[in-house]
Amino acid sequence: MGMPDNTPPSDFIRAIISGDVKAGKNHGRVHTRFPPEPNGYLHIGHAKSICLNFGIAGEFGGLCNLRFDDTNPAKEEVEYVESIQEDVRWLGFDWDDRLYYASDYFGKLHEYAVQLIRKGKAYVDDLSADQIREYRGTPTEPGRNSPFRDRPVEENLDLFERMRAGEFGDGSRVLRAKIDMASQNLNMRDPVIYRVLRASHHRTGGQWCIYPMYDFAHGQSDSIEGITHSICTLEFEDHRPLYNWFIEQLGIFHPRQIEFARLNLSHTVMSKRKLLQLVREGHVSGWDDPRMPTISGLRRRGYTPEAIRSFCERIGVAKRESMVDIALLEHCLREDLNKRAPRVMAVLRPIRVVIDNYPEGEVEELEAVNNPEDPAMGTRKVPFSRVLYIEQEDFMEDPPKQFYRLCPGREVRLRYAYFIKCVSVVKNQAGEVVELHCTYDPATRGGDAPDGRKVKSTLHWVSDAHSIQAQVRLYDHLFTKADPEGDKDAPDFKAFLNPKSMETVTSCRLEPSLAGAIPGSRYQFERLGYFCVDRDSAQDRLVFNRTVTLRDEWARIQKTGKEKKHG
RNA sequence: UCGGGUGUCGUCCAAUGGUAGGACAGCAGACUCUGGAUCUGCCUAUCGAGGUUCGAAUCCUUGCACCCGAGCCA
Repeated sequence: MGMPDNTPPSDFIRAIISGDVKAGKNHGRVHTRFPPEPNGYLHIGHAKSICLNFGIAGEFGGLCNLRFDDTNPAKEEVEYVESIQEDVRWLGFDWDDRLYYASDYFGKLHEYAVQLIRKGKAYVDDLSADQIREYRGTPTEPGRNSPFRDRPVEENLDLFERMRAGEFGDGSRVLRAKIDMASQNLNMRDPVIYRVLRASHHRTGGQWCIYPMYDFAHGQSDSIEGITHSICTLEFEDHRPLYNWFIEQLGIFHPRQIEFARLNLSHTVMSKRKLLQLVREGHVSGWDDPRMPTISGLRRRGYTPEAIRSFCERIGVAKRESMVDIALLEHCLREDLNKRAPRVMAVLRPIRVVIDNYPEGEVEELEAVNNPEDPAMGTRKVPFSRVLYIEQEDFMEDPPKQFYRLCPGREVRLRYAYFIKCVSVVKNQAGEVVELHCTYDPATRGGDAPDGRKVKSTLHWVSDAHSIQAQVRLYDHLFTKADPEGDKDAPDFKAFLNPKSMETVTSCRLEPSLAGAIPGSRYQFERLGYFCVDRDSAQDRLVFNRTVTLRDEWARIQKTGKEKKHG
């Protein structure tokens, strides 16, 4: 999808499915689903699951449903339901008319529960939550049977009906599956399958005051939808025997569950609980803060669906837990943006340059290419005049040997314009350089010297009189540590929040072609990085988010301290 | 301690008894009107110990490490 003829992804899940298809299971039918709980925004980890489930369905000529596992009304909201649909669609996937909710099955699930009671496989328990926990035992000691475990079927039926009718208070009684309190799998020790909960559900409103537990809803929902391959994360491995038990007791269609390791990404956190915490405590501006690993945050940051999909393909799928370097995500992004983002000149931290020998009042329109990777994107005109701005960091009065940008006496090229040479500097009271005086060589118009002489570097620039102002937000990793959750000595993950994860630069100057750029559009600011127009932009005041920097050799040299002063 | 899982370059993923390979990162170089892009080269790995085999990442035994599990969360 989008990417050139890569070899089709191959992993243990596809191998299993392919084996099932060859063996004629389900008549070769493949049907998956993406089953989020609408209790938060989707993140890049969900993208992995989305690409897996929708991707597999596509490859095997099957279908993939979108189903909301909305069994806990206390935590779920329509805001989340809506954002999730938007995000899945934005990623490029389509569930057609197969949008489902576990809550669609509340009636059916209730019937299933009654069936279990009738079979003597479920009972109403009057024990409190604390008592149930106590009776459950521990991993090394078996649990004990509840004193209510052997209630007659009729009594259970009556009690369960009265639970449903609202006769009992929240938490006063639960329905439990009757399995084995001595099982070494804690999930099989008579798990609670229905609880009394007076909360308004985002879809069923006040229709129910009992709700099925996830464990009682998930497997059966898959079964109801005819899901052939129920792909989920590792922590549900221990639940599989329980799902199988329900399916077998109920005698209904049996999906095959396959577990894989969830995605961990360096320099960020991925749990919805922690992301919610960052939002609530104001460490970020919201779920879609461009620093967040959420789909909406990445979108606002300027990521493309193609880059995210390519990333999900490259990280692979396996059962071992791992942490992917965020550099891979950024690589996929640059790879995609390099091909499609129009180039443009923008000066983030301007320093004024006066071309002494350039006629006052004259303006030239110079031709610049929009994307050297794609000639079809054409060219544009950029105005040049006597007073310009270049980047502060592109000038050094007393440069080290490896700095080959502008300095006194040195000639460099202004991209698509002229060679200029710095002849003098103007300083303020504090001794800081505030203005450069240069001369230009009229013979180098367009950027090439007819006499064949070369310059070491090419700088981006804008014309003072023609440039437009903008604000730019420079983003960096949200956390300074690759694994913010992994330090046992730290109080918690927030200890590693990166104080420099966002820097706002306000007096940036852009070339005039950017006037009226629409929110969401992406550009490469030459030599700086990829930037995306933020929705905070106003008509006369553009706001850009830095999506990602370009790979930067000079920054690397500075960082590793490899340059030698004056060689 | 009990049950379930997992151990391969710095990182992620392959190799399913037959030359341990790819990607990212890193390093070095070529090229370049973006210190970008592109291209070339280099670098480093099978958790340990035994065993089976002509041959083991793969099979067996054993040890170790890590992850998950005692919600009326999902």
